[in-house]
Amino acid sequence: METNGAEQRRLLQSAASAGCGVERTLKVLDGKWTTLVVRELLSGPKRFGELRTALGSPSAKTLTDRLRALEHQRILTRTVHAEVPPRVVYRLTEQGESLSEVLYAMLRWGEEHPLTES
Amino acid sequence: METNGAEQRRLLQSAASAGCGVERTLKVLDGKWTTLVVRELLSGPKRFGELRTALGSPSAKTLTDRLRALEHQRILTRTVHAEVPPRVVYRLTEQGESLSEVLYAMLRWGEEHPLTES
DNA sequence: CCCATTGGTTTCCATTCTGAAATTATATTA
DNA sequence: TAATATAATTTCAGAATGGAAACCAATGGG
Repeated sequence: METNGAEQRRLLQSAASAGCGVERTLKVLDGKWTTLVVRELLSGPKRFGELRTALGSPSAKTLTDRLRALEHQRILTRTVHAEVPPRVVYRLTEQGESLSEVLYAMLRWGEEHPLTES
Repeated sequence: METNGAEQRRLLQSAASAGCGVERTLKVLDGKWTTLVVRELLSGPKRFGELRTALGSPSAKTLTDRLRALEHQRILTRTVHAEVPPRVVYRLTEQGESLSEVLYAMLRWGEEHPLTES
């Protein structure tokens, strides 16, 4: 059974201010690039360099920071292949993949509401 | 007709990296407190002071900044009642209310995935 | 006349964030 | 013996962010 709009509204209204699910999700997706990293990985595992290019070149430091944080939160896994030069592959966990629900809601909203600023 | 999971995946994968809907949404919900302001207003219009209290007291400056930004983006309206002391009410626009889809996805994900860290 | 109240604004400062650049490690290739 | 390629890590500097504190406006009440 699908949750309808009125029900969604009710659930959101009763969400405790502190520590509600919304805040938990915000914490996971926190920081520049983080959400976009997840979006990129939804189309399949990617190497460090591939991610960097796809995102429009965040600094290596920043991307590393984000990947490490997502790894700690079990959103993705990091696999080092013992080759030379090294190949490191990032892949979403099941938990990470489930974020597609959130990302898809964002995609839809963004497309249905183009810029309305001045 | 409901979009199914496989279809969602496909749409997310084909989202152009730059300027896709996801990024548009991220831009609107950018900054500390912003998403939570929207969540609070989903339960109805609120005064400045009510928001401040409900959110756990962000600084007046920060809250003002966020409210102004959301107003510019037509997510909410600001109504000043000519009383003394002044009463200022913030209310979501139709566009703002439609963000409930995104917030609800976040709420669900957050509740279904409690902390898994260390 | 002074105070209280609400919703700010302004100034300033500390922290955080981000990026650029230099450095590292290692096996293969020229 | 370099040079090369990948994925970092480290250091450092500048930018962006957020918060604290002080100040302001307008009017009703004591």
